[in-house]
Amino acid sequence: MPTTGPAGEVPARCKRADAQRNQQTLLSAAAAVFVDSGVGAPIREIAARAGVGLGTIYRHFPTRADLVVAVYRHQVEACAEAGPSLLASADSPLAALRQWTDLFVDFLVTKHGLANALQSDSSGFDTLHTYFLDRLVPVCGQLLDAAVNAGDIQPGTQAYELMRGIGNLCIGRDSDPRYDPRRLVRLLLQGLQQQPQSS
Amino acid sequence: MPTTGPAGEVPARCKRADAQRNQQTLLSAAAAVFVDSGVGAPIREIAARAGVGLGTIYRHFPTRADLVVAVYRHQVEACAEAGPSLLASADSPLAALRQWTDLFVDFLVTKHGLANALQSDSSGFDTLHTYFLDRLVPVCGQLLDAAVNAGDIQPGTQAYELMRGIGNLCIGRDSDPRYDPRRLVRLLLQGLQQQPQSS
DNA sequence: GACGAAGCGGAACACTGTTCCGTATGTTAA
DNA sequence: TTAACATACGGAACAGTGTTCCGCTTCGTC
Repeated sequence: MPTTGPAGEVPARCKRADAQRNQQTLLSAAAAVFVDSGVGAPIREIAARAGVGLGTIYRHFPTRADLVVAVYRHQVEACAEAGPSLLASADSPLAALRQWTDLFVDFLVTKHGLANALQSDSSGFDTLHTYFLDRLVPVCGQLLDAAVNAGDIQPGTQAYELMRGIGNLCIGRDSDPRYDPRRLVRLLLQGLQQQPQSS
Repeated sequence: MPTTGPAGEVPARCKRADAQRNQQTLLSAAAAVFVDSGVGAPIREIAARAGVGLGTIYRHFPTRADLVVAVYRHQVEACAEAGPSLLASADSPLAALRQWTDLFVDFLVTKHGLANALQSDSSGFDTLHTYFLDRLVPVCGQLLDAAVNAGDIQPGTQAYELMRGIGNLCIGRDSDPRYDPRRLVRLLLQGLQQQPQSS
């Protein structure tokens, strides 16, 4: 019964039953731990929660980043797919861009430390950085282009830069009332609308 | 000969001569290592460069953050003092704000990983976060208020939030041509000028 | 049931930051 | 000058990471 879901979603047949079971267990455990202790939680904590050894976790997910990607794959996909549909449904390309960034920001701020991990230059989080950007930059680019063509915003801003900027703005201790990433992202988008002023 | 420099700047007399010497050696070594390997370099590397033991480094600087603060104290002070003088010399409060953020951004991007460390939620970098913000937020607030009063920008943005936003935008691998923090900070400030648009 | 391969567990390694204490050194008083 | 003491030093040792490795177990198959 070879289901035909999106590539990479299916738990990979041709594997032993216990391996498939463990992979699922690990994903659930990781998701739970990420909620409790943030994305930066020790691998050992996830292994313990799942009731498996360290070797097991590393065989299924060669690095932390692979695990994080696997856990959030669905949500990233949803965000990517929301781009074109928002462009079709929203009042204007600019409105679509705004709504889409809201989606993206919501996603980032609800995962403790995910935005941090996305930019972290040390440890092997490169996979994470790469996956997010590869998947979402084209979507963002499409929205950006549409808004430029509609005359809603000034040209000259690259999707990659904008995405990383937004991601960076979402970094920080959760729930500090004095720092609301959403406000700053809104400001950034407003800056995009503005015609350059020399004053 | 009790010199009367700014508080905390003088290497603290009433200490043994070798202690004072070591403190200076450590500051130099740390500065050099930070340039080579970034602010996140292992303590042991700094100790080795300075030719001292680990105990010594920890007696002088109880935590990494204290060492970083000590190394960059002068530059932070300079940045803080530039605020009022720019306000006096620039063409407008907005221009002063722009020039001041340029100064701040330059400072951050030239120190590998400093912006990262500033926001890092783990390890004891709280001291760092606190020092930078305590020292610079009032200055930024003054510039912001002046710009609001002059009608240059819309009110409603807090200095703390803006500072952290700018700091966050400066996070990232150095010298990625696709990501220029300066462009995004400029956009953010442009957003500050913009009157809110409902479109 | 027996066999081989796939998978598992966790000890062990490498690398962090940090603490602690025996030893060495500067300073001061005799 | 030298004796005595407080101060400061060095680095071994501890605790907590991520990651690797290999002997043993379990699954799937014949």
